[in-house]
Formats: sequence, structure tokens, C-alpha cells
Amino acid sequence: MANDAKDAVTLRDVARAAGVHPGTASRALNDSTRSLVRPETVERVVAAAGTLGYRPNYLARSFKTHQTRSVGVVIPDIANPLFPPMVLGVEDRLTAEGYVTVLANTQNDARRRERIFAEMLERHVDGLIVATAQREDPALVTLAHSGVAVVLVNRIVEDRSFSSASVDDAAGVRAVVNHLVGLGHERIAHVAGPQSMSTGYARRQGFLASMRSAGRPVDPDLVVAADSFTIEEGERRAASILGRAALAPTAIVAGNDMLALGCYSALEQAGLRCPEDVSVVGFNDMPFIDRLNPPLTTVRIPHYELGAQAAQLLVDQLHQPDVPLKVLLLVPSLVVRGSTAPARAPVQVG
Amino acid sequence: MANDAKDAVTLRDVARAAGVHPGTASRALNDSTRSLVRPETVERVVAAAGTLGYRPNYLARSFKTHQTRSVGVVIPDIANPLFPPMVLGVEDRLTAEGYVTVLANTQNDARRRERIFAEMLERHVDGLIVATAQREDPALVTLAHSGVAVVLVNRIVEDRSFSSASVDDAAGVRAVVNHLVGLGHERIAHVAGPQSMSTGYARRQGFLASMRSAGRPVDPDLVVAADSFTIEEGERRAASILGRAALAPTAIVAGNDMLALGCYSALEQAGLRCPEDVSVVGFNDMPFIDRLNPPLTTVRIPHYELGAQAAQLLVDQLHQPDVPLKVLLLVPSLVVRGSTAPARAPVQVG
DNA sequence: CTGAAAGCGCTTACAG
DNA sequence: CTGAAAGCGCTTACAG
Repeated sequence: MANDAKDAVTLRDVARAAGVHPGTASRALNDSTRSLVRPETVERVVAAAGTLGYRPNYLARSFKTHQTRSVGVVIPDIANPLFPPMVLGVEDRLTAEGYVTVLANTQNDARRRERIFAEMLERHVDGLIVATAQREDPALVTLAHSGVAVVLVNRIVEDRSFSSASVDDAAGVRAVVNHLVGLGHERIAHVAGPQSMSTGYARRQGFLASMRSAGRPVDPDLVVAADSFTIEEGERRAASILGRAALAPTAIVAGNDMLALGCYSALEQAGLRCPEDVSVVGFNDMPFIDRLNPPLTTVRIPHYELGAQAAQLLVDQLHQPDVPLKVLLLVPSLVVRGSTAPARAPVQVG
Repeated sequence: MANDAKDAVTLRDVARAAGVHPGTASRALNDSTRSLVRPETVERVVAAAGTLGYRPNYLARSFKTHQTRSVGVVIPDIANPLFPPMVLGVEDRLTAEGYVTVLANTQNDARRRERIFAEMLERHVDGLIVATAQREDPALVTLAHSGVAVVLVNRIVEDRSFSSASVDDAAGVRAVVNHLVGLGHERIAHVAGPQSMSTGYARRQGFLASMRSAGRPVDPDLVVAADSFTIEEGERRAASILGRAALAPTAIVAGNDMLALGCYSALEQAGLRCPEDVSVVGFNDMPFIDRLNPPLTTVRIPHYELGAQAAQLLVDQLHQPDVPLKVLLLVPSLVVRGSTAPARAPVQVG
């Protein structure tokens, strides 16, 4: 039974060994104060710390300085394969900067999110990386007012009062629509994501704008919005389109890959083939989506990079509190796979 | 600009408002010491805390008590879809118990893992849930000797000196072999996982034993072990089997789903079809594996439950330090999908 | 049952 | 450049 760290070496021990006052030892050992100490003294202290195997007590330091060198990462759904690579990017960057990652997942539940925010504050995280922003998000604004540094990733708040790393959603959808139009599609449906989130909203707006630019009239019966970015919602909404329209669409633009998977299911239920009868496109290019049946045409976004950039924004903010807000928009690219094919005559349904 | 928590309500404020000494206020507010205080006094203190909106300073408490109510979760590869649901299970359980989850990922790198362990200790996490155990793992043993509570998940250390939640690997593989034998397969290959990990090892042992029981001779040319649980390694090892044997196997048992995906690739490279020419079976039933082309027959393990159980074991250990070691073995089940089919005559290769 | 006091291990104005 | 001292906000033996 090792005795925890009861017998740990403290700063006093180091000071004694080096023949200096604890205050001096502290200054010698800290980057920001080292310059205040005579080089020879620094050397002596560092040597003493080395031989004694001194490890500063983070708890004491945090207690004193109110900094924990920890960052909370709040995601909506850890089971959505979009997020793990993003978290990985965050974690890599944060670890490199000496921060620790406290992960929490809201399960798309607002109450749960509130609790997480409160707890993160109580834990005195130095900052937060939030992937659960709503277009209007009073809770998040309140949080930021409490003084913690907050950076948004993937989704953004509309008033742009946060630094963020996200993706040019409209550009992504434009590429999708152009691709489908190029394949001769006329009746193009959209299963949009939740309109309360910037991603769901911007992609839908982008869809409507691109269709207009391409001179394709949008049949209102072919545009629906899901309540969440889940397979189930995708299936349900796609089914409603297929059930409502007399003519099936020849292509469906899904708000993201999860919704696209739902579209696959709905098509199968309706006895329609993808891509022979209906093309489907997703958004995100999440892991393994290229190995599906059929492989999904989708918009590739740099998951890892998104996380890493968000982390960098936060670190910058922590190191220099008056740094200006920065909105980073990464450019996505279309990846064409087997789920899209040239348009044929629309299938009669219903 | 809200002033951080500079103006926070402290225990002294509560004590003053309630007309008691801070020590008494502390005792009144803590579950374990409340019984020492007269009920009316407790009431007064609690009321004062309520009106003042007192929130205890965790940092001060942690500093004093050496407990942080935080738990480190160490996984080998966040990009492996097996782990997110496991982490979710851990997190749910831990959150419910008032602990915070500090996530770190080793990327299968021993050096990185060492650094993570050291950092977790410096952060004074109360315990660790480790998904990166090796069959022989001196680093982990050292860690446990330092006094932190450690619980293993998924993989175990052979000397059984840790509590753990894992899966009966041998039983899982037995079900696989029986399934294949039932389909008439004779030439069954095994692309095993790393033999330095309990999962890779136990499944391989289980494979050999089950084949023996089933009266199927094992062709040594058809059994190889991968260096890591990755798609690339799976492809490489499966290719080596296909390249070496004069007769292709009619089925491949992969050490896990990632390796099975690699087998898919290798078969495709070799111009062989799955399942028509060669059946493939995985292990883990990781998310989305049922939507692949073809859907993978695999061994289902309760990912979420595994994480939740490990978390519970840890919490038990933290609440009662002398709790006996507990090795929990969850029972997996075979899920038959499109990647396995009745045996045909083996295909001539090379 | 409650108060008074010490102390956890640091950091940081304040002197000198 | 360094020392002496205060103090961060709690918890917990120790008295009474």
C-alpha cells in the first residue's frame, strides 16, 4: 500500500535543500517569474527540485491561482461518429498546451446541458469548447458572461458573440446541388436538420438559394426539417416526403450523414433503390460512411482540424484575454460516391 | 464583464449570516458531518446558504481533502467506434455519482500512455478507468501501487490484480466457430488481434480450442496475428493468408470488427467475394457495422454496459477502499448477418 | 453540540 | 534579487 502522496516533496523541501526561501523557490520554478531570480539561484533550485523529484501540487496551485489548466468539452452526442475525431483534435491541441480535457455529453438534452455547464463552472475549468450551440442560445450567453472563455465548434450562435471554428455550410450544400443538377436531377428533396441549429438552418438556406440559382423550382412538399440529427428522424422525415408527393424525388439532400442513413432506410421501406431510383447525399463524411451500402456521396469536413482549431482559438483567448473574437470558417468539399447517379424518370409512388 | 468568482460567497459569509462559526457551517453543510450538528443549527445554516446562493469552492475543498471527485478514462483510440459507447456508459454512471470524467486517449502509444498516467496522478484524479491494459503491464501495476484506484475495462491484465469489466472472449469465439462449422466450413482462417492484449490472446486461444472441439484441424498457415486492431493491419494479415495458402479459406474469423473490415478489403483486392467465396466474422458489433456492405456477422458485446459496470466498480472501490477485487465477465452473443454463408468449395488462389 | 485554531501547499504583493 | 508574511477557502482534530 503506497501512502497516496502523503509523503510528497513540497516546495518547502526544495527551498530548504537549495538554501533559499520557499517564495524564491516558487519564483525560480515558474516560467513567468523565473526572470526575477538570479540565474545561479535558479540553477540551484532546479537542481534541488530534480534530485528530490519535486512535483508541484496542482491542487494547491489551482486553489491559489484560480486556474486549473483544464478545459471542458461539451458535445451533443458522443455516439455520433462526427464527434470523436473532433474531440481528438481538441484533445491533441489542448494536451500539447498543457491543458486537460474534461469531456461531457449532453445527449441533446437542454436540462442536462445546463447541469453540465454549472458543474464545469464549479470545477473552475479555464475554458469551454462547446459543440452544442443553438442559433439563439441564452444559456450560452449567460455562461460567457460568467467569465469563462468559451469557443464554439461546428455549430455557431447567430449573434456572433463567440469565437468559433465551423464549416461553410452553404458552400457545401451548393456543391451538392450543383452535383445533382449536373446529373440531370430536377425533383430534388431536402431532409433538413433542426432549424434551431446553425448547421440545420444554414444548409437549408443554402439548399434553397442554390436551387434558385440553378433555376430549379423547389417543390415545398419536398422540403422538411428533422427535429434532431438522428437516423430515426431521417427515416421518419424521408418517409413523410415519399408518402406525401405523388412523384418521388429523384434525389434527396440530407442535412447530414445520420439523416442520410435514415433516408436509406425510408427508401428501402418504400421499395426504392439507391441510387437507381433515388440518389442520396449526406453532409460530414463521418467515419465509415464510405463503406456503407451504397457508399454515401457527402460533403467532407475536416473533423480533426475543426477540433484542433477550436482548441487553438481557446488557448489564444486564455493566454491573451483581450484577443479579438475570431470566426473561422473551414471550406468543405464534395466527395462523390455510389449513392448518387444520373437522374432517371421519377418513380410513381403513393 | 462579470468578475470571475472574485465576489463569490464563501463559507464565512454563510457562517456570519447564520450566526455560527465557519467550522460549524462546514459541518452542517457536509453529509458526513451533518449528524454532529444540532438540527436547528443545520437548518439555519442551510437556509443562509440558500439565500446567499452559496456554492462550495471545489478547489479549496480538493486542496484540503486531496479528493477531486474526478476520474480519468484512458482509451487506446477514440476513433475506434467501439469506445464512444463505452465512454458514454462510464460517463453516465460517473456523472450520476458526482464525478467528472477526464478523458485521454493514448493512440496506442506506450510513451503517450505513460505521460497520461503521470498527468492524471498530478491532477489527483480519484481513480482511473483504463481500457488500454496489456496482458503484462508493469506500468499499470506501478500506477496502482501509487495509490489511485484503477479499474480495467474491456481488456485485462493477466495476473488479475485489478477489478475489471470485460467480456467472455472465448465464449464469443466459440459461438463464431460453431456457427461457421454449422454452415459446413472446413478451412477456417483466423486473423487474430495483438497477442500482447487479453482480447487478442483470448480470442485466438478460444479459436484454437473451439476448432479442436469441433474436430476441425487448424492449418497453421491460416492463423496469423495482427500488430494492432486496425483496418490496415487486418488487410495486411488477411492478404498474407490469401497469398500464402494454395487454397483460400472459406471463412475468416477476425479478431475484431476493425480487422474484419481489413479482411473485406483484402478479399476485394484478391478478387474474392464476401460471403459467396469467403465468409467473414468480426467481434464487437461496433456501431454502423450492420450497415456495411455486406453487413458483418459479429459478436455483440454490451459496450455501454461495459463502461457503466466499470464505472460502478470504481465508484464502489472509492467509497469503500477495502472492497475485494471483482472480475466481471459479460456474456457476448453472436449476431448473424450477410457476411457469412454456407461453405462452398474453397477457391483456388495464388 | 460548537468554537477557536491550525494547516493543506502554494503564489505574490510588500519590504528591504 | 531575496526574504518574511499573508492568504486563497476550506476541513478537522482539539478543547470545552
